[in-house]
Amino acid sequence: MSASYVLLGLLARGPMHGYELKHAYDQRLPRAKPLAFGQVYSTLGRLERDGLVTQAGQDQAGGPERTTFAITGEGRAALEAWLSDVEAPAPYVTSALLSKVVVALLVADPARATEYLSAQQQAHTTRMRELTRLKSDQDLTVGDHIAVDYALTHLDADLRWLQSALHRVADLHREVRS
Amino acid sequence: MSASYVLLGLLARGPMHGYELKHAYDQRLPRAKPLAFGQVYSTLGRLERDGLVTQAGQDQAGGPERTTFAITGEGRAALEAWLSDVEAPAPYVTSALLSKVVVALLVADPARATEYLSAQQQAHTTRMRELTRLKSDQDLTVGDHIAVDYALTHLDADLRWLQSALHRVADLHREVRS
DNA sequence: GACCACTATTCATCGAGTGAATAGTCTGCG
DNA sequence: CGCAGACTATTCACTCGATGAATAGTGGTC
Repeated sequence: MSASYVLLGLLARGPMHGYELKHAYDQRLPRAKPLAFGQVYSTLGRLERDGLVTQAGQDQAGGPERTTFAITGEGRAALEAWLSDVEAPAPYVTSALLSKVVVALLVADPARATEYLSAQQQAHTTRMRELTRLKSDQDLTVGDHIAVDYALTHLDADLRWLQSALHRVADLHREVRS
Repeated sequence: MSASYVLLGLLARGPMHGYELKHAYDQRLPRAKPLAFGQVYSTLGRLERDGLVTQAGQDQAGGPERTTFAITGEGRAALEAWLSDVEAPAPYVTSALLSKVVVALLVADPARATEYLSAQQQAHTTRMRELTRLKSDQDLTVGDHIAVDYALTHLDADLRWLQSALHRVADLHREVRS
């Protein structure tokens, strides 16, 4: 995943220990999939094993012992490579929406698939309204704003796809049942 | 993941053994993330453990021994529940594109982020052209068609987001560097 | 009869992700 | 004063998802 690169990126701004790192992550990527503390430490372990970060001292100043980690030269190189890499655009399509429609047609009938698609349209529309309302909030950070925009454009894409899928339910049913 | 429900859905049409199941999966969800044989068997193991499928006989007719699995009543109920469940629309935003822009701004400068965004736009545009060309193929199944549509609408969403992100690079940089 | 392709499954291993456990410090409140 | 509760910081056990290689038998073909 890209989570390890994000941690690496955060460490590139200066050494930190796990707990700090987790908060920095939450702050820089609000609305991202929540990252558990446990995951931070296991990821740090892998990064250390791979030589991308090193322990930069044990601290024990008031509070539990904590280990500060710093990025290494190799780590900076890996980060740089990741930043230069373009993400492969849609090499394959994994969507719960798509799977569900196909399965609905496999085990039930077109009516069932249509029912699901409509319910999902409804849920999407509601969510879009929520997020649109949220966008007009004054106290939204730029990070929030850009994340919400991402969600909105993709919800809109889903909706357009759901609509076109509705039109194809009958065709797909015929194919799936052959 | 939804892969286990898809397998369950395929078994709902009749008992099968792992190898058959894997091919049925490939056929019904072309363009989905490839599912390795190993995964099919481990998933079947979990489904069996949870009582959603049962072994329905060992067969040894020419070739290696194979175990046929059948869906149970409990399995049908679980499948039904999954089909009735609407997917939570965009509860959070995890996108490599978004992460990369944020990290680029953290460790480098706006120029670097802009460079990345442009390169990604380029790659997306190329991929969209490929997929659009593919859509005009005659020998495309309905399943393929609907999957390609999904990819296309989402590539378009990415492109619109990339454009808006380009406009916000300066703002985001200021925020991230505070 | 050596080789290759195909059927069918298992295994070892790793990374991702979750929740609970542990343990120390600091703050406030009665 | 003493103790509850919140916060800092990390570890652990465990499950799921995913990958690649290993194993083993069968059928066809040159």
